[in-house]
Amino acid sequence: MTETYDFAAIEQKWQCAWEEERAFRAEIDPSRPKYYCLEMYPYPSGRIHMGHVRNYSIGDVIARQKRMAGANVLHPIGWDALGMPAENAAIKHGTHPKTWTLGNVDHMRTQLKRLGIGYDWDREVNTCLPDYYKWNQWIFLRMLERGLAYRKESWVNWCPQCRTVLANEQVVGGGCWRCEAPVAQKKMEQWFLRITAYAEELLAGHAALRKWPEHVLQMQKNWIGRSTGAHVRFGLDGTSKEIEVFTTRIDTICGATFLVVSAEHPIVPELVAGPRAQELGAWVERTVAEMRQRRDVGETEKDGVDTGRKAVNPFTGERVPIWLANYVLMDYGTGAIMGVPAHDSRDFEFARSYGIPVRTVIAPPDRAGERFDGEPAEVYEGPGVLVNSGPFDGLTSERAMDEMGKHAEDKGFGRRSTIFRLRDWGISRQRYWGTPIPVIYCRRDGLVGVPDEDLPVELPFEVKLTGEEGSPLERLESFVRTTCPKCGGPARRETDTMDTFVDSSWYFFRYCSPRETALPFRPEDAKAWLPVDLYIGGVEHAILHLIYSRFFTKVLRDFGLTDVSEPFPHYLAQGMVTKDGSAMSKSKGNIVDPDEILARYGADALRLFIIFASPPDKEFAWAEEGLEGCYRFLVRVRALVHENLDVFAAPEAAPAPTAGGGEAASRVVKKTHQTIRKVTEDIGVRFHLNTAVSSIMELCNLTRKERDALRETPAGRDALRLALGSIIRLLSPFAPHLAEELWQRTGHQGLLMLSAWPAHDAALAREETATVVVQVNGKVRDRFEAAPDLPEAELEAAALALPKIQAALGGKPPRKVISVRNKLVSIVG
RNA sequence: GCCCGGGUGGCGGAAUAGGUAUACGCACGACACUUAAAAUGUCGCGGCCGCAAGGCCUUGCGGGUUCGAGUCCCGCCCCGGGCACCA
Repeated sequence: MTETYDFAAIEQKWQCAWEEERAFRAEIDPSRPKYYCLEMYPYPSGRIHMGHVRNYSIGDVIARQKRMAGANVLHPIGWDALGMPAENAAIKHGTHPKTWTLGNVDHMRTQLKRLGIGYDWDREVNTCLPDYYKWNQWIFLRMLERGLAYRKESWVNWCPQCRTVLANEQVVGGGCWRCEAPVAQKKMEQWFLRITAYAEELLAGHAALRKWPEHVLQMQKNWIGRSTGAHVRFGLDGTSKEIEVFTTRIDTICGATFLVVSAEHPIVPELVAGPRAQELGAWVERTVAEMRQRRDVGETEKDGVDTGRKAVNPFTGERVPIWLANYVLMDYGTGAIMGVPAHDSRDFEFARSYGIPVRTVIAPPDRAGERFDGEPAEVYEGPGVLVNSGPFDGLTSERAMDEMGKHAEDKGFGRRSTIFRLRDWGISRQRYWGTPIPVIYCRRDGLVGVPDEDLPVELPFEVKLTGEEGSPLERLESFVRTTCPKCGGPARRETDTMDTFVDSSWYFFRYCSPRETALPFRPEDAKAWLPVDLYIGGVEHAILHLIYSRFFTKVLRDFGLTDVSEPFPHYLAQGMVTKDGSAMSKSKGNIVDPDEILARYGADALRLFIIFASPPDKEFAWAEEGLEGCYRFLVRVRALVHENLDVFAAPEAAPAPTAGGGEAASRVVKKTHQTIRKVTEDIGVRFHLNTAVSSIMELCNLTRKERDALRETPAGRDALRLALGSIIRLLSPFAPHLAEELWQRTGHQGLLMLSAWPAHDAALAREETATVVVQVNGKVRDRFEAAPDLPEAELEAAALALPKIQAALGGKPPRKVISVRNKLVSIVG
């Protein structure tokens, strides 16, 4: 068994001391630079897991270091407390969601405190309390006034057995995640937020997000999915009607040999009317059902029917058949496409299976000038030069897109346009444990927003949650029945609640003014703290939460509440915590409970280990032995300080050690200053927390090795004091409790966490010699010590004089020599 | 299929601007202390050859650029993630 120390007593002692002094409280102070360090707030599921420990340890290291380095740090925490798990727990165990949630919050708060994470608890926010969700409602109403919130009928996933709406994530393999019944599609009135109004800006804003991981920006970019192209209207032959298509390749339009209309397109009834109505209608009915089923499943075999109707290509006047098919989506573009089989692989596949003609209209650049009369053997999707396109022949694809777009505009049958894949955000949930949407329906006045003075619309506590019915609020007459704010007549409340992503889209503003009662937050507080300087959290939120938050910030800016457009200029995507090759999860049974580790090794060792074992943005594989090593390291540091407490008896004013105190002393002084420099940079600039810990370990190793020699001279004892004092301070963001204890034991007054971060002295950190490597023909043959910054010519001379180098050259003169100061001499023989 | 990451000892990982590959930690081995074990300490620890000095090889694979490549370029392989009929 490893030697031990009473970490439990030490940790408790300092957690109390910090709390008593409210040492983590943040107040606006214009005299210091602010630093807003934020970790994604947790869902209060019951217990802290290792992912939380990692997330909050990373944030705490940075927040503590910034604070010691002189920043005015805001480091808050709260609870993402609304949502399905509480409701499911209620159904399962019969506890009220509120009771369950608040109990979990209490427990998890205690756990976070036991980890020594330094939060400003005065700013704690809990989204399930009316003083928070009131402002969800307020923001919603402002959006409603501006047309950013609206209601429309849309398809939702519906579990017929549970009789409730399911989010897309709750549909597993086409079935309900709870009862496995096949999920149906149902058309319902739903509330939407008009995020698409900000699509362009959300994309353009990426330019300001230089400190985001590239792959996260890429994911968001794909999600937003901007496409430029053109809308073009084809005539419906024999009528005055038109079918509009969207295309990104208007340059290929003369190769359109058919048109495809989505089975869900509103024009379908007209297209199928006629002698074949029964046959076509049956196909449509079956296909629509299938398309809804596989909405989240992916690609399936292409299937279609020829309607017998024709469309007129406005560019050529050509009449082409109109098909219905299962591969054209209704909710992207116009729900109809032109089929250009020669230059689109999906159209090609479709045309091949139905014998539709394929006509080349783009010559690949390497085949310019050839004739393209017959059917091509394969599809060509790249750009090229137009052929078989009448007056547009000879244009490059790029020019043709422009000119044909203009042509369509001039003739009035189309326009150049940009569309997005991003959809408006459906926020309606037919659930209890969420923010009630503050809207009233009156027979006379229609849809009426709840007046601000009536906010919050509180969630009623008394409610039956059985899981068997639809929306629990809908069945609660006392909630539903109300009066119209306009006419005073009888009216009904909206019973949908909001998606919980609404709560998390602006909570970082609320931390700035957590008890504000007139607005969601005070603009001057937001001005003082935002943007968030560093946002840390799991990459699983790369798309939804991080886009919604960016959207909300822009909306709040347009409300005039903030002048910030991007809430998180720096996002650190934390890697997963895994064990035995997969993410820790209940179903895998590979969970390590932080409480258990805390009891055996203490918070400092756990924090140190989780930081040390891998860089923050990479996956972290749990391995108990490594934890043991970090614990031993702490024990060694403590022992080293305790054995040398006498060197701290020197007056505080003792001269700072300089070079010239003997071999050991100058080595240790130099290493100390180098370590301070490296740790400061690793935490504050590079965010490589694991290497910061390594370098502290190195300093500790050297100090231990030299301690006997150091103790023998006054200069040595000064060096020892410097090294130990620095180790304590450098360690304090990582292992704050032990560091505080040692700080006190070495005779310091006040809290270490509020004292100054050490500064390095560049002159003392400087190496007196540089190791110069000598390569011959690319291979290292020898090395020597040289004075720093020795000029290249002298390095060259010294290198060539080395016996091993002489031998390697075999007496012949070098053909070429390259020297780099302080680094190497490279000789070509 | 498309778009991102990533591949370095037995393991987690380091190498910040193309310049000493394998820092730090774990595991392992030898030794010291011990009646013994644990703990602790000291030393060793990429592979191959060699008594040694030393030599050769080594960052997924194959090429290339360069005095010099883990790092840059081209082509593959494997692993992880995201999107997935987006016209």
